[in-house]
Amino acid sequence: MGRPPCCDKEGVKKGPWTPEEDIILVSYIQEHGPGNWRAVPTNTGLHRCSKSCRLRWTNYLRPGIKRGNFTDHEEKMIIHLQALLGNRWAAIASYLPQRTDNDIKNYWNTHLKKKLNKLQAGTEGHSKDQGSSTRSQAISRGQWERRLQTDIHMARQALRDALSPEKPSILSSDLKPADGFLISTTKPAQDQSTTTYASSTENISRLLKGWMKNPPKSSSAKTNLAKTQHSFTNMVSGFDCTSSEGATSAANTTSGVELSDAFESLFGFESLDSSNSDLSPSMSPEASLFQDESKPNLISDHFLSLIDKWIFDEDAAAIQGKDMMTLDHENANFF
DNA sequence: AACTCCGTCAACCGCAGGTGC
DNA sequence: CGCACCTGCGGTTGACGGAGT
Repeated sequence: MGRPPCCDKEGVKKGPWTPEEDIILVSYIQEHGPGNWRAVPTNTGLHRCSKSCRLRWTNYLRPGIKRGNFTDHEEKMIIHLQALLGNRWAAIASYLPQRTDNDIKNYWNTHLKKKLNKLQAGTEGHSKDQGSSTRSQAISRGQWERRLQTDIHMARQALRDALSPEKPSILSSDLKPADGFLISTTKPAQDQSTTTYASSTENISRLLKGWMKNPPKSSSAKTNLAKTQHSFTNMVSGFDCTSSEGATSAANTTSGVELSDAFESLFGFESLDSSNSDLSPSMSPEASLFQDESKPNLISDHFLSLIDKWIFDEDAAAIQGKDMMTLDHENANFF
C-alpha cells in the first residue's frame, strides 16, 4: 500500500498557472488570508491541489518577493550560506527575505554551481602558490561560523526580550489575524521612506496584462469563482498596468490610478520601489502581515543586519587582518 | 527555415515534521 | 501512543525560449 496522493489526481489541474487562476487565488487570499490551504481549492473552485496553491502563493504571488537579477550581494550571501548550511534552501532563504527558497535553489543550481566550479577549476591551476589563501579562507569560514552561532544565541535572546510581556515588543505588529490580508498601515519604525515590496505587484500586474488582454470568454465559472473574480476585478479595474515591463496598459480604462496604487491599497504599502535591491531588512512584508507565513520571521531585523554586515565585512576583514572579535563586540551592542 | 541543443525556472513529487484528536 | 491531517522542505522534472548548427 503506497502513500495516498496528497490530493485526488482526477480533476486536478497540473502545469503552469493561468493568470485567471492567479487572480482567483490572490483574491481568495486577500479575503481570507493565507493558510488553510486544504480549503482553498474547494472554496475558490480552482481545480488545483492545495499544495499547488500554497506553492504558487509562496513562490510567486506572495507580496514582498523579488524575482530575477540576483545582486552580487545576494550571490555572496547565498554562496556563504550554502557553504555554511548546505542545501537547506529554506534556511538560506530566511536570510534573504525577498527571495524564495525555490528561487535560491534554482539560482544555485543554474548559476552559482557552475560559477563556483569554474572558479575552483581556475584556482586549482594556481593552487601551488595559493595555499595560504585557501588556509585563510578556511579560517575565515570558521570564524564566520563561530560568529553565526554566537549571534544566533544573541538573536534568540533579543527575541525573548522583545517578546517578553514587560517590554513592548519590537517584533509584534498590531495586526490581528482577523485582519487577514489587510496589512496594518503601521510601518516598521526603521522604514519610513521606502518599501521593498516589489514582486507581487509586478507579478500580478504581469498576469493581469495577460489576463486582461484575453479575458475569460464567459464567466462560466462557479458562483464562488465568479465572486472572487469579481471582487478582484473590482479592485484592479481601471488601473493602468505600469509594471516594470513597460506599461502594456492592458487595462486601458485609465482612471488615472496606477496599478501599483491598487496594490498599495490592496496590500497596504506605500511605495513599490522594486528597484530597491538592498538586502538590508529595512522592510519585510513578513514583518507585518506575513510573519505567519512560510518564511519564519524568527530573524529579527537586527540579526539580518548582522548577517548582512558579516558577509561584507568578512572579506575586508580577511584582507585587513581585522580582529573579528571586534566586530562581534560591535554587533553585541545591537542587542 | 528547420532542427537540435542547452539553460532557465515554474511546478510537481514524495518525504518529514508538527499538531490535534 | 497512534493516527490523520496539514504544511514545509528539498530534489527533480518538464515546458519553454534562445542560441547554435
